[in-house]
Amino acid sequence: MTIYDIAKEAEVSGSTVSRVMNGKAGVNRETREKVQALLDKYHFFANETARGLVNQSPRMMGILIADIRNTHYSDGAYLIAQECARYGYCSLIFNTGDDDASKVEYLRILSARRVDGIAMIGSTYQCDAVRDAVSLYFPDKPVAIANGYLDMPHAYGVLADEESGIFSCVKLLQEKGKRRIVYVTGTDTPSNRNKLAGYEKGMRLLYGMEPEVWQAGGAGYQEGYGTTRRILTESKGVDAVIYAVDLLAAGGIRAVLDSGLRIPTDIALVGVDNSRYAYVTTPKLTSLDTKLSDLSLTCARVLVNAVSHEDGAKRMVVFSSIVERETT
Amino acid sequence: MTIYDIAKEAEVSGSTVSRVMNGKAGVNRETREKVQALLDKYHFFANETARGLVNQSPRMMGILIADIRNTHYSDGAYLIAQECARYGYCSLIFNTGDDDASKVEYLRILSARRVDGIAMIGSTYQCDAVRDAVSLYFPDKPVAIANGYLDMPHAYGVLADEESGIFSCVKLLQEKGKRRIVYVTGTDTPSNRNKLAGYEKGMRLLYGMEPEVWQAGGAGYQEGYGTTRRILTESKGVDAVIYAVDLLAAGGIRAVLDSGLRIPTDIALVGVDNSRYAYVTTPKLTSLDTKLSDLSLTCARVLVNAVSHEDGAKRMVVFSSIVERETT
DNA sequence: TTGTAGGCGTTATCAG
DNA sequence: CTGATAACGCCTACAA
Repeated sequence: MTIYDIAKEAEVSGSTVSRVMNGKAGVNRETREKVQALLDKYHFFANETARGLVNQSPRMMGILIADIRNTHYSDGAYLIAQECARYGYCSLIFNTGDDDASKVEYLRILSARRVDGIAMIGSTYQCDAVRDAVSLYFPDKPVAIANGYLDMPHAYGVLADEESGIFSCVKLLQEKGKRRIVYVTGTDTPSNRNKLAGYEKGMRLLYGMEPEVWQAGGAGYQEGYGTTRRILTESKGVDAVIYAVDLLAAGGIRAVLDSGLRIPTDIALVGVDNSRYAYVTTPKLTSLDTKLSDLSLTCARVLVNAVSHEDGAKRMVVFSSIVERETT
Repeated sequence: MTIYDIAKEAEVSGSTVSRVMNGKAGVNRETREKVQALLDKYHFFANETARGLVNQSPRMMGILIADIRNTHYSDGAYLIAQECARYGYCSLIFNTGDDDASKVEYLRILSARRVDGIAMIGSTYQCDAVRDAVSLYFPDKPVAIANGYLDMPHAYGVLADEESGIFSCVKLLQEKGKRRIVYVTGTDTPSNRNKLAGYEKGMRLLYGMEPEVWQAGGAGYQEGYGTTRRILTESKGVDAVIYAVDLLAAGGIRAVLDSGLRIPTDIALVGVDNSRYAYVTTPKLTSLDTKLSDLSLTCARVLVNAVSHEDGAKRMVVFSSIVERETT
């Protein structure tokens, strides 16, 4: 069914139906009611594909995310999609993984769909491959990144102050009387490099010690468990561990427990993200809340504004805070 | 840029460019190469909105999900989106929540976009409101439900055998020597009613006892914690608890621990879904794996098949299995 | 207030 | 093998 079927039955032209559907003025009261009655009768709604074509805008945003199964990211995707929906935009969500080739490929697909704007969630999108693909496929459409930044005229970045956030974690542990803090890294992303920098700075400035960094070789529970067991046996005098993400820390908690040590007396643990894992573990995990929710929401607003040509700050930061629970 | 810009520069017609882009036969080798060179030069890809219009198919699926932040669902959404992507379909993912009005509204939006098919994740979509909306907005497009079923000619359901799954949980606990099992429900969905039925059947058939059901009034950690504390103080002789979902059980674990009881000696706990929460808790949670991954994957395949008019079974079930960990 | 005509960017049909 | 031409369904000048 099309507007013309409605038009025929209402004995008016297609333009009139279109006008009624879009609530435009200049339609006779009776005509409008007659048309509206038919619209209601058939539950007819205009074909958005056709509207997208003529309006040169599909009213659709693209959301790029490494993996929606990761709660940390799905929270962001949820908020951005909800916020965009409030303004009448649908969201095309793509799981790109971390490899450059597929990030670029999905940007291409989004450009073929001529989406109105793009949101990318995670610092993994702050890289040259994405930068190049954006300037190639989206030379002038707005692009917003949650926890990342690209220096382009139409790109907006909302960042977490991870470096100073982790620095405060080191400080907290120092105040708790901890003497030797070790750091466990996750995957290699700009975000994780910032966290690492915060830790290193903390060790040098606060402790005057050389940092001790362990590569987990992943960001899951198992990696956290395995790495922590290694730390416990191979490294002497460790009484605190900071993990790049909560799930690593969750594995760490179990490793410490299995070693018969007490938390936080013998060893204190800190995670990052303040995710749902943080309160499910026993003991509950102290975690740095990097405020991804605020980040995502801001990101969505910036994006929607940019799409409607209202300018805003190109780069902003959201401050993180430590949520203390039972592991410190 | 459009195909005509390419056509002009290549000194051919738009049709020829279209033919080259779609890899159709019947184009002179040299012409094809000339056009392809330009396509590459400008990184040009056809406007999918226009293609969608003329092809009467946007090559897009709609995915309805209550809340993508729930890992249980996001796993499903991920798998379905990936599988559809393999066949060239984008996915429009909507978080509908549990209320009927917004489920209907999102179905309307999807119908306005004329999506090729719909996947719904969760038994919450097995209800009259959705049934009516589907027959109204999608009288002939394929609809697949992961863990639900609607009796319509173009609807496909992939179900979990939750009832017998929970029944086996009761059996397992009986074999472990437990004498009094209590059940904690979650929200009111067809799926949760099936689980409850399995528990009730188990108690009557296996124990010859009346079931004892506690309403958690939610499906989160806090509700699990609170309800379990109440059970522990108000109900006598309970030595096993089955929870409708893992997160409730996670709260339950902590409640039992806080009461100074031992798991599983004094009290055994079982969750459902075998989610990531199940192995993050201490002790790790025994959980009924309802195979949502298999369910979703099957769902996606069924959907893609149906879209390409290849018929398949209308209703199938995936069998669940218990993953034993440390709480039984 | 209403209708006609043209165009949005493709694809498909049909001549040549 | 190639090019007009007419859809696809809608919106918007412009004209009446």
